[in-house]
Amino acid sequence: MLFTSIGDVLLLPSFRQRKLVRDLLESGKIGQDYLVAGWVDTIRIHGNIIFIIVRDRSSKMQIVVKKNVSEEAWKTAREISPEYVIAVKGKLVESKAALGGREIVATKVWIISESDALPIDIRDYTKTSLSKRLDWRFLDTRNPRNYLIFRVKAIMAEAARRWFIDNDFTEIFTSKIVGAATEGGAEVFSIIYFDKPAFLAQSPQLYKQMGVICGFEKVFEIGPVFRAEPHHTTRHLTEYTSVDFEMGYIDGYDDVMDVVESVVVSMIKEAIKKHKHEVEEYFPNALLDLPKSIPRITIREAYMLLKNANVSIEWGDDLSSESERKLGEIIEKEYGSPMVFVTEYPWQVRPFYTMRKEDEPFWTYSFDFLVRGLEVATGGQREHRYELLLKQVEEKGLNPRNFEWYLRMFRYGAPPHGGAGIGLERVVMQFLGVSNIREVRLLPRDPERLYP
RNA sequence: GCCGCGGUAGUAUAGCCCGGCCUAGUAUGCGGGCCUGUCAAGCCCGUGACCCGGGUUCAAAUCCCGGCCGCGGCGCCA
Repeated sequence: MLFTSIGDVLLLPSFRQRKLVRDLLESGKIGQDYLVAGWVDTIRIHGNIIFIIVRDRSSKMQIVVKKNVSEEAWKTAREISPEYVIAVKGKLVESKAALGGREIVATKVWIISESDALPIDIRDYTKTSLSKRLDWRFLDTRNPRNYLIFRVKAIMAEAARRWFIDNDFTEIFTSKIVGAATEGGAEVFSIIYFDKPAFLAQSPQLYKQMGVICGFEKVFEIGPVFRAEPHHTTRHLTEYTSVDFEMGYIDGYDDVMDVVESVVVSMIKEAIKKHKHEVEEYFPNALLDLPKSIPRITIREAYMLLKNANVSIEWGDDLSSESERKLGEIIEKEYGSPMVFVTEYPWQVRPFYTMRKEDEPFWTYSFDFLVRGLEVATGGQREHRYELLLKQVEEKGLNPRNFEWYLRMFRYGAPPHGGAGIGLERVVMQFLGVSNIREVRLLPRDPERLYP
């Protein structure tokens, strides 16, 4: 029996009277009648008494259906299986045995929507492989732990946006369909734009610089970026959310690092403030202790630290993922910080718009920001002097003609500026201490996965 | 892109190295039964699988080849 109905009129309760179970557990009046609705988490049938754990977006709560209280409710409850959507009306009572110390004694039960037998175990998500869980993502996220990931992610994105707005940055929304690859690389997705070749933006880099030169001075954007690199790792996605900002009138790239530090710390603080207990419960490896200060070391210092730790690395190399992990450990031990800025990367491993060091052009005014040994942000000061910028485009083997619209901006008054891109999923991942970035993306895209 | 590991009921796994004792084991799920205080309820009964194609062999889940799919490491990156 799917609906209780008379003719075509469904005898369903009005959800306007619905209460969230957390509210009832925390502040419901004992002895009063309430209506709750949600998914059936578990159901235990003991003959004439039935226990239902109902779950809504706020929490879980026990419902007791007794034959001698309402035979009709009891009969309906016997038909219920996990993940049915139900509504229950009944009296809130205290119960030492129930979770939360309270339960509802049902006088009426409605089956609102049935569920097939579940293809995955959602109560214990570890019993199912991540790949299968992603195939059934809409069920996977009904597990409170997995749902929490996305609430934390939303809080962190909100905190970042808040920070920028409070600090007088203007939010911009740049195009994700672009006519030329941002940095000349091959790692972009090609699309057909009517009859023209086009690409999905792999970064808002050039546009956010434009934002500065537009006269906005300080801009930010939180949006999708696309990378066509066929990575097979636990820390890459082909589509992710980038928290990007760019600011004019800076004295140097330390100003940019100050912002990155402030934003990321604010993201983590807000997540802890809102969800500390749940994060502790579900993510034992979460990063709940923030460092007093975050060290900033040059890549030359990093080379030395790594050499002393017997990691083979050459002067002028980029840091490999192994080096970054190792460096994270060393910094944690020596400075007591799970985070570190590594600065002044060699010009040869940085994009053309990076500003080179004035006296030693081998190095640049750039940085990576590592959290627990993983790169979560990259940034630096940009070259704003037209002649030098043009030279750098050529030096990187790029065709200036493809960047004409970009280059000409620098002939009409461009202040010294810099910025960074922060990988939202990577911040969430490192904060919660999860091992696969796909976990923190609702619908991850990787070289193989295109559905759902 | 390079390298490595893997594909057995709805889910997770054992078996594979050393072919036959596999009528493919276990857990969980699912269906049914008993049960008025459970809480991953319990007990009983039932249900359900060797990725696809080719080969070797008296005999293939097991060995070989090809394909498809999944996972991870590296490179590169956020």
